[in-house]
Amino acid sequence: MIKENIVPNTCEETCSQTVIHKDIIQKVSEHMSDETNLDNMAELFKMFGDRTRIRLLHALYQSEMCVCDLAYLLGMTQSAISHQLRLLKQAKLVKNRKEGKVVYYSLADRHVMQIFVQAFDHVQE
Amino acid sequence: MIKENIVPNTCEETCSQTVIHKDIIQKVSEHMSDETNLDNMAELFKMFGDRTRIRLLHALYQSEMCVCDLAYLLGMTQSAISHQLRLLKQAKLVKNRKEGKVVYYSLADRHVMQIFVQAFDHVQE
DNA sequence: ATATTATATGAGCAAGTATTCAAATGTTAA
DNA sequence: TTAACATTTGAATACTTGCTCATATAATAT
Repeated sequence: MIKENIVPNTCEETCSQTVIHKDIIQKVSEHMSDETNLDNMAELFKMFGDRTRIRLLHALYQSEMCVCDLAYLLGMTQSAISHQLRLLKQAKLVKNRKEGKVVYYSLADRHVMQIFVQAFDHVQE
Repeated sequence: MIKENIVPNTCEETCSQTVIHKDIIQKVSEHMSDETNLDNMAELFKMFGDRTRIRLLHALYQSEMCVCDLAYLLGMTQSAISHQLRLLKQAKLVKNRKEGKVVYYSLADRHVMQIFVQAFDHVQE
């Protein structure tokens, strides 16, 4: 169905890149939504794209937990966990509350976990 | 609602980590699903967690395209695009077909794009 | 055959990042 | 006050990764 677009049209002068399908590029360019949205998405996915962080999110999906319990559960140092929790908090994926010496972390937004659950379904296909 | 679990229970001998909430850890451990699923999810999200790759996926969501058109559209070298398309193909997110010298890439799986769309909604909130 | 073109690929580099280690902060207990 | 403890933080290190550059491959055209 894209057959009729194959009309070689080589070498735009404005760009070192050869362009074959001017019409498709034109059409797709129009639909290229705000690049900052895509950048924000990349940042969001970057947070999910790490073994330690995804295990943290998965654990917190079950229950609010404090730092040292998370460290024990994941078999990692408390420092490493704390660093990652900081990143997750900056990304607004988790929130925390303090009770005495202990800091409890929980998911900031159930809505975000829909993405998690959907991806979970996918990798199980 | 988790108040009654705060029963300090310090220093498991088996681990250098202090454990405060044994019962929560026990409960969460049971629900810690297969770690390989989480690893696969991290790998999947890693593919989405890059500006170039997410722009490629977004472009291919509009239309099948060849390498040089994608390079032109994103304003990047053909080599850089080709490297990233290889990663996306390894992750089974895109597929390609060859027609003469030209290689056309397209999304491998519409289902995966649900994750994309959901994240897109989220960053727009 | 030779040249041109579209794409792929390997090596190298620069930038980013996850973890460790040591030290700092803040809270509770003695 | 001092000691113990949960957590945070900064610097250093090891590892990963995205891009460039040069070259290789494969198809077409001359």
